[in-house]
Amino acid sequence: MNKIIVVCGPTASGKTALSVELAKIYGGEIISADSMQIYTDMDIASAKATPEEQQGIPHHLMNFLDPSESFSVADYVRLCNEKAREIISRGKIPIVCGGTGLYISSFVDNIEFDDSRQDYAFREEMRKFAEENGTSALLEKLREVDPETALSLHENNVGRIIRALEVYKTTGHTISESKRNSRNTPSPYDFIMLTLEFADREQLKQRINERVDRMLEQGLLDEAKACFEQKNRSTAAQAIGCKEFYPYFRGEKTLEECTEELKLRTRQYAKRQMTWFRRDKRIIPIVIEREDDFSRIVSKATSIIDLKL
RNA sequence: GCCUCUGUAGCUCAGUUGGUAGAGCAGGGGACUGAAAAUCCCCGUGUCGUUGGUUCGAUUCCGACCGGAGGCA
Repeated sequence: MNKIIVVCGPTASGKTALSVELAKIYGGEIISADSMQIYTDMDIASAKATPEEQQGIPHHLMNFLDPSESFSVADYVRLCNEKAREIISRGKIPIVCGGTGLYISSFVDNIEFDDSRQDYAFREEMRKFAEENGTSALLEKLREVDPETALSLHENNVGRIIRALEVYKTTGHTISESKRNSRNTPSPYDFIMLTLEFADREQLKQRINERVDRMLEQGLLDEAKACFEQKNRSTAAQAIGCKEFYPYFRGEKTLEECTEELKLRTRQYAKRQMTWFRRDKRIIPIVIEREDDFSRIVSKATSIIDLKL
């Protein structure tokens, strides 16, 4: 079975450098697993590997979509499969590297998505319904068609409730059925999954703060300004590193306040990522100690990979 | 120097007609199948500034002291 290496971990943990190093060692090419790096802008905010950082290693699924376009996990899994096949046919090993847990697990589990559509008018209608009748009435609506999913969702999670209703409306079957049918075919690949973990959480916090400061020096503000002025951003509008500066552009907050907010939001995001990766027992943690330098981290990773290759 | 206000969770502040206290934010944990850098759930003991007094009992009332803010000089 063909092997695929996966490098995940929270933001600012050093995934990019590690994956490039591994690609050099094992003859790999990198597939980004990042919901923001797919876009053609936000180079700094999404921390795309610069040409120097890429060191000649090909990077895929990065920088190919206009920020006005929306994107979804289903799109990602399809494209990722294409890229993996292509890389393997070249005799190289795919290295999936990124922090978007949903994208990674959906690819690894070879999730088959159903034929549901996105119905924005319906979403809007449901949102209005929830506003007028309350979120518990909305959840009740779902309970009538899909009690199983209704049970697993909290009434405040309006977005998920609406999606479940949308699936039912556009396909006639429930999202719980879709979920059951989504795992019929296991992935044709053998995955070696690694996650970067910090023995000392404070160290990650420091790395995040330093990186935000560095981004600012590299011109993050200009990038954010461009996002601010482009109104038709879709999925891209959620990116951390742009929206946090909007209050500053509107004159509502100081630059310092917005920078602090950005650091905070990044930390909270990192925490959510850690929760995601911790849950998946197939992912082997590489625990970074305070005194570990880059070569030490690389050797921790290769010693795990060598056992599995 | 005098007067007034103020000192409660890491931060901003509620509150207890005297029976040792609770919100928001931060922080921690968790969920996650087509917007996922999103969305959502769960978790609150802290010498109630210090020290005397009154009281069965004080964080709450009274005094002094020590911080902080303002006013008058």
